[in-house]
Amino acid sequence: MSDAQVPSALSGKSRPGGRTARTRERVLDAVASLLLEGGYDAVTMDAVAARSGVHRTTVYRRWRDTGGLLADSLDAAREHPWEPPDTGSLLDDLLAINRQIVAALTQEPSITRALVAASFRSPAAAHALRSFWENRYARAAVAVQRAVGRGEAMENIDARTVLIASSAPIFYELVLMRSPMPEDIAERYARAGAALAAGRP
Amino acid sequence: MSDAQVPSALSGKSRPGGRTARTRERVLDAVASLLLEGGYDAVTMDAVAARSGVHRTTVYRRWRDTGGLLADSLDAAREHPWEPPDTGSLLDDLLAINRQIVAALTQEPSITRALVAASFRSPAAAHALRSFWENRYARAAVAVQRAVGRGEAMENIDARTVLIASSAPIFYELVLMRSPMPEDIAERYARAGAALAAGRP
DNA sequence: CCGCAAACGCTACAGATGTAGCATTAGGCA
DNA sequence: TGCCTAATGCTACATCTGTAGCGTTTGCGG
Repeated sequence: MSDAQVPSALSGKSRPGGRTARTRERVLDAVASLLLEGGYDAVTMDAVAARSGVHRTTVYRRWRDTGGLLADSLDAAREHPWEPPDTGSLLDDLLAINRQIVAALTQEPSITRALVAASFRSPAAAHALRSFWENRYARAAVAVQRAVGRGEAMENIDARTVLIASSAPIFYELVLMRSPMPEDIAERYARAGAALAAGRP
Repeated sequence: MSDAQVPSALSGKSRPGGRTARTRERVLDAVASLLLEGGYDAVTMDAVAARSGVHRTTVYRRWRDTGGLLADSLDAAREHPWEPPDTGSLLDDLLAINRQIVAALTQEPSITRALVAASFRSPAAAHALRSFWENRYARAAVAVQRAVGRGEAMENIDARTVLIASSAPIFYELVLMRSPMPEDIAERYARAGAALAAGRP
């Protein structure tokens, strides 16, 4: 997504500094405040242009659609080098990860939920969503490796499969189906991941 | 969703017959053909009105948005009384269900994928999506009950939890993240459901 | 400090969404 | 058959999306 602010790299050099940087800052500030006030529905190209003071056509040129705006916002916001928890057991590690995901999906407003909605209309948002979570799963893989070392998981288990078995139901319930959330949703499906890793069904 | 064709039930009686029924038929036919030709993006209120010969404002009045159109189309199309497979083992039952879901999500065009996209913008689509799959999970619960009877699953296991553990990763990969689909995706996560049902992690 | 062009501002246009108000048609009951 | 009104048709309007063309500002290397 980091190419969102490079409109044309056909000939000559880009100009990331000065006015260009100020424009980006003003636009992303406007996106953040609109998202906070009225949720994803409030983030329209017109509203962003009006609040930021940047012209409509400029917003369209650099970010294309609201998905591009959210994708760039996510890029700007993910400085935090996330590390998976290490509790000493796979089930508790998966549980802690699931609780973080539940928190991210139930906070108001949820950038992740907004990104998912935008991903159905914007390739940029779809790409940002996917790369963000793939990055998380790649980092979390060590939790499964540790479980293999402790003998809690089969030797040949695929870490990503375990992590998705544990967390995908959370997305399904809260994002896709908007089910009334049971209290123990994080625990409930962390067990599925742990059971899959343990093998022997 | 069956109230989509009842605009105002405040006073007097509704008129489901004659012209009203013809209008609905023409509109839903237009939705189906547009969906088939150009996918969900082709299903715009304007296009539906133009192709059906029904006026724009009438379409808006009765169905409100494209989500309402898809929801009503799904209602009209789900006459098939679905029954879960009965292979003799829980893992194979879950596998067969997952393969059906994969087929539904990868066919072109996929009404389910269109409904998911619409559900983020339309309450009617969100409701139709949820009730459709809840119905499926309720029907599929007997597969888990049979597994309990065979001793493959714990006594106190929740059937819906098992089914979602098995199938939610499919939705996650194919609908939310649009991952490149591995061949064995159906098998991979059916194991998670079966392992969860067997318990003892 | 000067010139090139990247980036932005502006206007105009086209299409889709969604609503409001009023006129017209036709279902269904007496 | 005729009345009542549900349902539809029609016009008008407002907003958001997205694109095209052209003029203006300004970053930045020489």
